[in-house]
Amino acid sequence: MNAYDHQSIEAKWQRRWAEQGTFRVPNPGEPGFDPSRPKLYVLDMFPYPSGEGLHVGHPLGYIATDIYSRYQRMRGRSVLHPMGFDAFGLPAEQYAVETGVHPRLTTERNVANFTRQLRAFGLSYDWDRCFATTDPGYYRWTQWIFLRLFHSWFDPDAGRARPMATLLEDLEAGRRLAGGRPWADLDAAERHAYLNGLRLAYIDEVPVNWCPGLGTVLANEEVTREGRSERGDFPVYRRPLRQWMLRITAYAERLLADLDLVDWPESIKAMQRNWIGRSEGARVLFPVEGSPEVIDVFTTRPDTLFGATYMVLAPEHPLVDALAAEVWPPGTPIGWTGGAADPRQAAAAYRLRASGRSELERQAETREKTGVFLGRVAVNPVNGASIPIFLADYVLMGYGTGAIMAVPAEDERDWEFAEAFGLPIVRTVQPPEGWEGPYTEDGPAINSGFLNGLRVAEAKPRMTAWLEEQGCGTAAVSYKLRDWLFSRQRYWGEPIPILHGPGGELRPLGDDELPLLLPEVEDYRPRTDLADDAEPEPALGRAPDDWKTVALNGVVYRRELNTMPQWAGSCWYYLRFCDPHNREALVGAAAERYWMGERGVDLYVGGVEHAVLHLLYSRFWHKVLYDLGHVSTPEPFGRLFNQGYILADAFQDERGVYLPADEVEEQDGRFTYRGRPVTRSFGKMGKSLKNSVSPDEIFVEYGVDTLRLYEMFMGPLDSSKPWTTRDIVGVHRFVLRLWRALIDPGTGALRVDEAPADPELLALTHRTIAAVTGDMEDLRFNTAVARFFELNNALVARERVPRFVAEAFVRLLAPFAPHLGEELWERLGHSTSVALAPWPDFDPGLAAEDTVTMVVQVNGKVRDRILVPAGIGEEEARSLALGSEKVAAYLKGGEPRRVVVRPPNLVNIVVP
RNA sequence: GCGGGCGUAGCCGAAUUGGCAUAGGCGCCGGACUUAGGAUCCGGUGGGCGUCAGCCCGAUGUGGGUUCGAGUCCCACCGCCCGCACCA
Repeated sequence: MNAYDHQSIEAKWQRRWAEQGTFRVPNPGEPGFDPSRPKLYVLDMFPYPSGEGLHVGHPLGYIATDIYSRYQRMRGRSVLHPMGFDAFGLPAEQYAVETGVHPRLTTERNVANFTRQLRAFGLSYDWDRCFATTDPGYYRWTQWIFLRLFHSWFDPDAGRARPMATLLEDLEAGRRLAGGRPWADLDAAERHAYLNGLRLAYIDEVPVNWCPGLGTVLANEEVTREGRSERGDFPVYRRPLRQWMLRITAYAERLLADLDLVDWPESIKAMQRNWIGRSEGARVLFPVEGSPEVIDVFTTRPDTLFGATYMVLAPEHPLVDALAAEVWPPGTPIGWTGGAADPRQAAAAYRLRASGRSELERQAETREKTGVFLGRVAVNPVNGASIPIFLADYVLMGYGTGAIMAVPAEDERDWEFAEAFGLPIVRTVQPPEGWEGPYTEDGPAINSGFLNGLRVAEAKPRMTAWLEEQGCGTAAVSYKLRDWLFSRQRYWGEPIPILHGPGGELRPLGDDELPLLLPEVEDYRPRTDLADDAEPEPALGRAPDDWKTVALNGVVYRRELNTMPQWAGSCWYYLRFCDPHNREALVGAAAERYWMGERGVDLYVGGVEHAVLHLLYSRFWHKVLYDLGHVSTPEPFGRLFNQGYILADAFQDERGVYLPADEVEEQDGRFTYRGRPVTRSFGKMGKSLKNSVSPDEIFVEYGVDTLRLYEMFMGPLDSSKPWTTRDIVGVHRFVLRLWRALIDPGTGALRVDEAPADPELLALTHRTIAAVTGDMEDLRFNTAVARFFELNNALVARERVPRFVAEAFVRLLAPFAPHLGEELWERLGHSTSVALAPWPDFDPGLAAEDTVTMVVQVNGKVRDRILVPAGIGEEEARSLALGSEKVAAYLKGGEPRRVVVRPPNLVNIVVP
């Protein structure tokens, strides 16, 4: 085997790694564990094992983390680098609906296929730690965490979660009141309701995103701005349902503040901050004339209270029925009635209309303001003015209190509504001369009594203080973030381990009853044929009766039939990798402290698409586990890096339908598919654009190492870049040339010289080591590969390569092209894996060249280059530069005005 | 509208603190090997001039500014990408 034969080399080393367990890493307490080695946890966002398999875009991040892991191992770190599968979820279930094949079988098949493909990339995972979220041994602990959420509450005084048991003790001992009442005074139903109102996992009747196309409800994060499902692009409708919720809002402040603790891309932090959506302001209470009710509003502009000329409730606001008057007050404008005979009918009709429309339809109405008058007025607490109360869908129940004070002069939406309904507009901030329309900028307060003359920033706290003095308001913080809707009506998810008693009481399973396994069903289809107002039936409703009901002590309980969303399994998988076979705990304490110590996962690499879904949910669960003492760091992922996407040409016919890109032919810059002209576009490689490139052909033609090098060479890891199969040959030529530089193609003999390297090559080698080492730390793999090319270009002309250079080069290259690295390392005479060899050191003294080219500038333009000793002094450099003949031409015998000397690189001579 | 980011050669991209702009690759041009090559190997590749060592000039989206010196810092503008968006 003298010529480079990637197929046999790659097969040989993948086999040997598996046989020798090269990348197995022991836990504390296990044989081979070396406590002197500092740990490093390098994690990929694990994939959903789809039926399509991998294309060349998928492994970009995996290759990067693999290189980083291999590099850090060579630097002596104990590296945890695992891989697993996020295997619950819709595609396997959709397939089951269509074919009747159990999702478990589909999942197992896909996991096997993915594992095979990932192994083919030569990735250095510790495969002994591999699991899927669908393994009962794993989801047992997902259910266990759910029970911890159920058994915990967020103590606002402590600012953290605590077990319900401690709350009950306090309540029973009278140290704490339940909603202002002694615990003993509450009956069973009241106690149940009170505790449910505090649990981190609780049931509530809430307006949900019901997606008939998927037969399930979705979290807000899973609904696109067009009001469609992120997965499948089906329409989503709002409807109220009793559902499991997780109280993520309790953690809003910590999820926001702790972003300062982590090393994440600023854009991801910004997206999370934006999603949490903190805003400061005040709650203001508005009494209602002729009613005992009080309307509670949130405003960020308490300073504009004097300008509040009407109020608006969201259509779903709970006070609507109580407030709607029986008859229209005399003089009610016809435009305020919605054409209804009385306010109650108007409100009912409006509410029905609002609920029946999807988000998409609401968008389509171009934000035209609609609403109806409730026939009742509130009292503005600051000036006693009577202001009408409206119902309008531009106010959202899900934000603030679901009710607003409307200040048309200082709010665009309120202005539009006021114009449409003929409501008064009172300016309370003085706009610039000639200003028309709402004014939302800073200015002096006017028409505002005790606030007059104050700027906005001064007026806000003044008004808040006044409200607090008067007892009709308080400073307040509001968040956009809402509680996490946690129920799904699908089959292929973790069953929720809760029983429902005959009186509606909840009985959680005990930890010893886990895992609660999924029952077998004959039909996976969601019930979508139901009437609009019927309760959607979960898929587990078709489970056998002996699964659905449980008799305990003569009481018959019904099992919870909803399952968990796909995000549940991925919320904590990084913890399980630390200790995947532990049967006593979700993760052993010693393993958790060792692998997660300091800053959690040391490097977490994945796509930006998980910016607010997975990463926010995961942080939330982690903080709960932290509060309850199960993990030791406040944040799970210390450093996050988003790899870019791989893009590729895509082709569409005249209808816009995407055509298989690999069947499109190019001729003279025109593209055709089966003879018909097609248009070219560009986008993320994948199934939807039909522009995937399979790695298999590239493996055959060029090999894994070439593909790995190419993907790293394409550009910076964090930017998206186009796939160009044509460009791979450049990297492949490098591999061939390197092989030829070290191995004689005729005899197969090593072309290594035992004599020391000449100073020039030695310096280049040391510079390469220095540069590549720096590139590794910063994940700049594209420039590292470029350094390989440069060093290689210096070797190809030589008959023999000095051993020092060869051994350094092979070790630098090994993380990128591990099979080639191993083969060359072995041929260089080493019997142990290059993966365990020490990373080469560089000598800064040797890396520096003895002589450097000093640039001589005149007025900032390069006019001469002089070879000088690297250690040249300032005076010497100055006189050398001034002595240059080329400079003399610009000096014209005169004196330079100024000479800037930066030895040994540059002298800049300033002349008039 | 709000927030984050990006504009360098024919293309992908490099330039760590302001200091030789364009490393490295593709493509292209020329040559070698060859029946042939779209494989492989060697050389060239911003423009202009020149007898191959050379000389001159231009250029980092646009326009200003700071500086001896700006791709890099500051201001304004243009274009592109991403996220959020009736969030009170």
